[in-house]
Amino acid sequence: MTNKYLTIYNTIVEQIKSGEIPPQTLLPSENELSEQFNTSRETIRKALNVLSQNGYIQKVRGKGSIVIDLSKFDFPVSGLVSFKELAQKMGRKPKTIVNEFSLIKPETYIRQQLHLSSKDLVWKVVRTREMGGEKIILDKDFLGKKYVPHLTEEICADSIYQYLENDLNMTISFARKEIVVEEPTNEDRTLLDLEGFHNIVVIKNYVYLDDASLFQYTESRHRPDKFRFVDFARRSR
Amino acid sequence: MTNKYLTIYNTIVEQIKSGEIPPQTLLPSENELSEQFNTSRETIRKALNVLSQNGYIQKVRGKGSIVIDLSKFDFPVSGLVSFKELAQKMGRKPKTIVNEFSLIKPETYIRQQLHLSSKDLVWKVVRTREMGGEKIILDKDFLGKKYVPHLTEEICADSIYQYLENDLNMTISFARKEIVVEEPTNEDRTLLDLEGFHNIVVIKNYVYLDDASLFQYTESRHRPDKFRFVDFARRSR
DNA sequence: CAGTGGTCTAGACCACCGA
DNA sequence: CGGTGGTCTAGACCACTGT
Repeated sequence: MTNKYLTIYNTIVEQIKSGEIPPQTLLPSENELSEQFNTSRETIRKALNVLSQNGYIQKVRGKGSIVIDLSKFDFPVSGLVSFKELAQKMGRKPKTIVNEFSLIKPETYIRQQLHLSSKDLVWKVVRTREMGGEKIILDKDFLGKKYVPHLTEEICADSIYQYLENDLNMTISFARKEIVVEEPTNEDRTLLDLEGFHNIVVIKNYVYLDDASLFQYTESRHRPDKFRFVDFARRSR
Repeated sequence: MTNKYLTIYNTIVEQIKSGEIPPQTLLPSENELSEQFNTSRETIRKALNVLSQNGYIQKVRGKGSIVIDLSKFDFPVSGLVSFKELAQKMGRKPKTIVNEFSLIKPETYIRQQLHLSSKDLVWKVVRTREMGGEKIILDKDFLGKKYVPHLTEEICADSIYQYLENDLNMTISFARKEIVVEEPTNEDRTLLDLEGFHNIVVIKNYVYLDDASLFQYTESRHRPDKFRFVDFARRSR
């Protein structure tokens, strides 16, 4: 048995996606819904808040909850989408090449990013992502050894995250992303198919565990023509 | 008199920012806080949820709420930041030049983006943003006339949003942003100081009113060296 | 005015964590 | 085991919307 408010959320999502509740119409009022689902109004409100956060509805005081038209978007409505994730959704598995795999004494920049002491060692993993025969993304990962004692090249060729979550039972809880555009380095030019491109899109990722400790710093360097990022933002008030 | 849970949120934010509650420490428990603030636990929980959403704390079941170390970030922790907004925070007002201001029959692309019929007219506004003597950002706005009956060049030179919110009493409620990198058009080259840059960062903005109607489409075209985007993402589960 | 969503309460039970 | 956060309840009052 799962959450009550999440099951309510899911059934309403289905009703919206199936067209049972058309866009631009009002949802039943919170009081009606609490009767329909045989629950309290605060529980309904939790479900509606999740719907609102995920861009399905817009709540208006004194009027009701309006269903937003999602069908107009060819790309995902909310959240964080890179080309890699998108390609995976489209069923095309990116090929991964491990260019570098080592345990190093981190340079100052990385050490600062990961808040480490000068004695801590760090796994450095550099991987190329290939898609449709072209090397498009360069991923550089730095993981503190004190969080991940063991790591192999085979794991990196597969999926580091899968290993951490399934085998080590670690829980990634949140991340801070920074997107900037830089000029390509020599490394970028060597490892990627950059042809005539003069810029590279860099996503800097600071990944935290669920005890709020920063354990990984990642740079994902994308060829600009294959990059897309979608965000859904509610107004601050 | 404002909200109780928001005032609690604000006082805790101050305590975190001032260092009164250091990073990596636990907040008082929800029961303690409800006594301290003389309120119910659910109200405290609302305040803590906002803190969590904004990246100040991380809640862990069975343990407590951990304060996240923000001081390591030289840029804003959460939310959507373009160079323009950032420069404004730093007290430097960008100079605005209105290059084009007209009421047009929209081309197909714009009409589709705004979900308009072929009879609807649209305000088209093209503006250059100058900072430190350089033309860095090109903003192209398209607003449905049925939402904004009157508009002048003077308003555009100042701030469209201010006019909409203060004078017309409209409420912008949410937006969907898409970030892509493109090659500069001739218009970009003419109106911006692009020097040797071969790419341009385009933020496509779909802006909604609080009745969930799409009323504005905006393209903000940034010179890549002056662009930065920061995002704070919680894991979906 | 009646109906809507926004806030707040006091209490209950549960799942999880650490000692 | 006691303490933590996660969920849920039934009821109350308020601010806002439309008619």
